[in-house]
Amino acid sequence: MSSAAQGARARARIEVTAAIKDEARRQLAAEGAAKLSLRAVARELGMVSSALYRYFPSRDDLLTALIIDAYDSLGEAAEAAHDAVADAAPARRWSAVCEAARVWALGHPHEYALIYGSPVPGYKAPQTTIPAAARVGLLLIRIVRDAHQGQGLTAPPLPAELRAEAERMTTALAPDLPPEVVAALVASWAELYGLIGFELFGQFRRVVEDREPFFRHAVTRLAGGVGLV
Amino acid sequence: MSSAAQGARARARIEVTAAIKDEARRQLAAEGAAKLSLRAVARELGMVSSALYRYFPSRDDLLTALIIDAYDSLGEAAEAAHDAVADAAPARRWSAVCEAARVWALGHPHEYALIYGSPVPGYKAPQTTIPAAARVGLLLIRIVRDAHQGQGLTAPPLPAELRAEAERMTTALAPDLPPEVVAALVASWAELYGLIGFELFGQFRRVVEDREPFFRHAVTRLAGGVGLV
DNA sequence: ACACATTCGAGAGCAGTGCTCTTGCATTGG
DNA sequence: CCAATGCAAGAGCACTGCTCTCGAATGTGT
Repeated sequence: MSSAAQGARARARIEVTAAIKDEARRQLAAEGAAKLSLRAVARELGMVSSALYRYFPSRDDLLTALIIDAYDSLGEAAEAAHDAVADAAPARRWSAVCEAARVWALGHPHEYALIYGSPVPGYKAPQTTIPAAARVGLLLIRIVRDAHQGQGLTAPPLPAELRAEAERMTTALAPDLPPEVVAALVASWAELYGLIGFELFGQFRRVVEDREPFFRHAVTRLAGGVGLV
Repeated sequence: MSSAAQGARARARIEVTAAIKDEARRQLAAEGAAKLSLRAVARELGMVSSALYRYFPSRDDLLTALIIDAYDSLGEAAEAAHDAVADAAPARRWSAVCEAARVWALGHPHEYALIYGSPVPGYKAPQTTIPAAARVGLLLIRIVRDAHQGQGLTAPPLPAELRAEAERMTTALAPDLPPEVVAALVASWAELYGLIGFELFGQFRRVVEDREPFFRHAVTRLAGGVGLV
């Protein structure tokens, strides 16, 4: 039952599985999710399409695997960028994470579209994607929590109608933060992907030309909105 | 050469074209863009698939028509919501537009995905979509411009690296506004769609539960960011 | 009013897709 | 060594977008 040397059979299986994912990722990056074809993957790997179903029961399952990988790849890039400035002020760490997410998205447009664009046809994200999908968000929470412990943060007061929900979110996400800050943080988290998506999907064409400084300024404003200076 | 009564042929043509778009929109709303099939549309209309190519040279052209319609539908909803509170304070008009966009998106998820989600395979939005796509943005600009003429707006100062680009954007979009406000406005515009997209595509699942008040608060914060009170 | 031109629907057909099922071979564990 | 299992292959089904050709209906110019 050890994981290594469990027989040539098992080793071949994980190798083939990896090869399929690699080739699929190649095609995804080259042509986009819509043009990812099981048959083309199989063809490129020198096998017949039906053989592929031994490894992934359906095209959607293959996509799910690629989605998780994409979340992890993005999360890893964000964490690496964060760790490189781990000792800087929280606002700088925040910006580093946001900029890393943008750079990753620009470098992996189709994979970004897969995870933050429109969901595929009748596709329903399985629970397994959740931990990978949460990595960037958790990183932002950590930064804000550190900042709060350092100096205490403030955010605009909550309207009465949001009070209860904000407190629920707070206990679920970061019990040691004020609810106003948590609400602002979650909103900023979503807004960040609005900025990235608009740039990536061409909505800024003929509107914003010099996009990097624009993005930097925008995420700095987002940081300010949750109380980071 | 008059547009009306230009012969039975021409009239039939625009009628069939409309019928195709209607049926396509039905299938789009029901199943999503990925499952929109020319053959299925033709089948439902009692014609053969090849006949459809007399009206739309390709599936992508049909999608383009639907995209423009979707932009217009969203723009119309936003403008109607705005006009209903046209005399209120700018901040209230801003919120009305944002909330109308959200409601439209929740009511037309697949059409929203078509215009603000990932672009389809090798699809490149033709110039023809631009005016329709700009409607909500122009509305927000109008609101902010009105507010500025009323009382003068302020936004956080620009970093030096963004100065030139912000001034370029200002002359292109709203020459009578300060560049800081224009930069904030464009960012807020993109961020709005981050909020909507996250809710629509399920990213808020198990994070934000009571989403309407959350959204209201978030767009109020966005309004504050461009100087609206 | 007649002849020419254009437009259109239908059908066949091509190349491709996801997916299923059966068949026979190779590897594996007892 | 032999039975059980894992696996690749092939054929096949029901689709897809798209092209081409062929008559028929509908226009238009003389």
